[in-house]
Amino acid sequence: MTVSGLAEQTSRPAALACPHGVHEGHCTTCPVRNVSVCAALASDELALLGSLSEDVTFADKSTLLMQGDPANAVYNLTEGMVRLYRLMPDGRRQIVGFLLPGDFVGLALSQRYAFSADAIGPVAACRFTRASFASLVDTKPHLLRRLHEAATHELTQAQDHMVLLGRRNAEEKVASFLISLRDRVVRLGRSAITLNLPMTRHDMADYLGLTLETVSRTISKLARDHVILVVPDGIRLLNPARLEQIGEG
Amino acid sequence: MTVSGLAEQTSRPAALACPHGVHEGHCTTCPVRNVSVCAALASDELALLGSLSEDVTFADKSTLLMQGDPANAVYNLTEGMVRLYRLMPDGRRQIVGFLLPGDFVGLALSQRYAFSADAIGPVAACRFTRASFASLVDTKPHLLRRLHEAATHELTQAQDHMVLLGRRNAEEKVASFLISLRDRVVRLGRSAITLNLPMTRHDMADYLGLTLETVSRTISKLARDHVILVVPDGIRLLNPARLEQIGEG
DNA sequence: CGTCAGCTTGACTCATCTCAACTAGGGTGG
DNA sequence: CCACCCTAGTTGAGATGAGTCAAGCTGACG
Repeated sequence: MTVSGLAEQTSRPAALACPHGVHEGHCTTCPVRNVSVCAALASDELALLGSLSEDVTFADKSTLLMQGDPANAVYNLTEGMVRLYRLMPDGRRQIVGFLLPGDFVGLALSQRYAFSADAIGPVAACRFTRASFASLVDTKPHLLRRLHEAATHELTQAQDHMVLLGRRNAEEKVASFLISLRDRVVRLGRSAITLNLPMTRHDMADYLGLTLETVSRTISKLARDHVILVVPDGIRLLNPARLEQIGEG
Repeated sequence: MTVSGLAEQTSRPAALACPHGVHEGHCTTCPVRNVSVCAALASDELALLGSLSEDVTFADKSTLLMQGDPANAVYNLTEGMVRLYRLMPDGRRQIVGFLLPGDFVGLALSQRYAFSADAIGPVAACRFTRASFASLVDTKPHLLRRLHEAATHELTQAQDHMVLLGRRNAEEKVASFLISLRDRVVRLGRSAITLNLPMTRHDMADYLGLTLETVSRTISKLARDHVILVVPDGIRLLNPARLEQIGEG
């Protein structure tokens, strides 16, 4: 547990990692500029942010960070998907969240990471050292406020997920997972009818507190009922209203 | 859902609600002075805090606040225990946390409460209006930082609880619930061997994602195995090490 | 073309839930 | 003071949703 996953990251010139401009200005042209914590900042502050951050990429299945490691960096995801999870000593895994572009990792500002994170497919992110990000936060009170808003929003989501894990059955779990993933994707301005699912059934199972077989069977049942259609690497929502209904309000 | 639980609260003179001094100075003599968010503040600031807050009490089973209601107040619990929970439309309940003295309710600073809260036994708390607390936070950056720390700590606890709900069996759930409650009580400087359990089996079940019968059976089994001893209104920890072992690391 | 990871499906098991009966303690009103 | 009721808890017997184990399918990739 002492080897940091950071070793696996590929740090590279901005021209390669970020297709949106030269390094110094990358924040102003960031694809997640308006959905992220950074939206709190004015454009002169963004230039400062750009000078403090670095664009990095991660290969499929590579580790961004590991639970228990010193929290040396914080990340803002710009492309791809990341799973956050905890492992029990005997290997049981609970995925506590999937990150989408715009999501922030490490906003705890704490000494050590509380979970592990790795890439599902290729990932691009914006990286800050903890020290530089912490000192930035010290000088920008509205950034701290934004961070706190993000944290409380996550807390609300965490409570939603506790309801799901503790009180919903398999079909409700899968349905509300699909609906809430769709809602997040829509908020990013992407397609609402065909949902990309880059994670495995096993990942979904470890997120929903099920086994992969139960996830598979439940998806098959929803498809049999014409609520969804299984397509390569994802599903199509044939009857989103029904799916919402199954997932409860 | 529109009637605020605040109607049930008993607001009273500080001399009655707070045994520790006159109203103006109640924060400096507060029993949770050092375990709470308020520990971030200097003594002159505490005087200000005292002038903004009000001591209130709640009767057993009374409601402090309800999910969806406008978040008009924030509370700092000073005595007793509170359950936080969400209800599903069909009445299923998930308790997302139990509050102990020193715990803060409503640190989201958001428009509406994300959960309901009610008293388990008699409760005393320190009440701020949302507006006055928000403006206080605006003028005290280290209070915001403290709030953010508290929020991220809660987030970590929430993730722990997701592991429990998603990946632990009944015996592990009950064992780790008892251990973590003991740890919190110890941090408040109270007894470690006899644990008071003012909540019902039903409450425990709704916290652990079980039924009350399963909780009862599991407690009976732990008692049969001489790991705990059931006493009126609580349990005695006969073999805490074994209990920790069952609850996993 | 063989291998392998991911997915699906079937048959069976079992942990937890459901339904139900019974006990204990506390409060209340006749 | 006792009879009654009500809430909380315990325990048993049986039902069931999800887990386990196992087989087979598919597509990607070397």
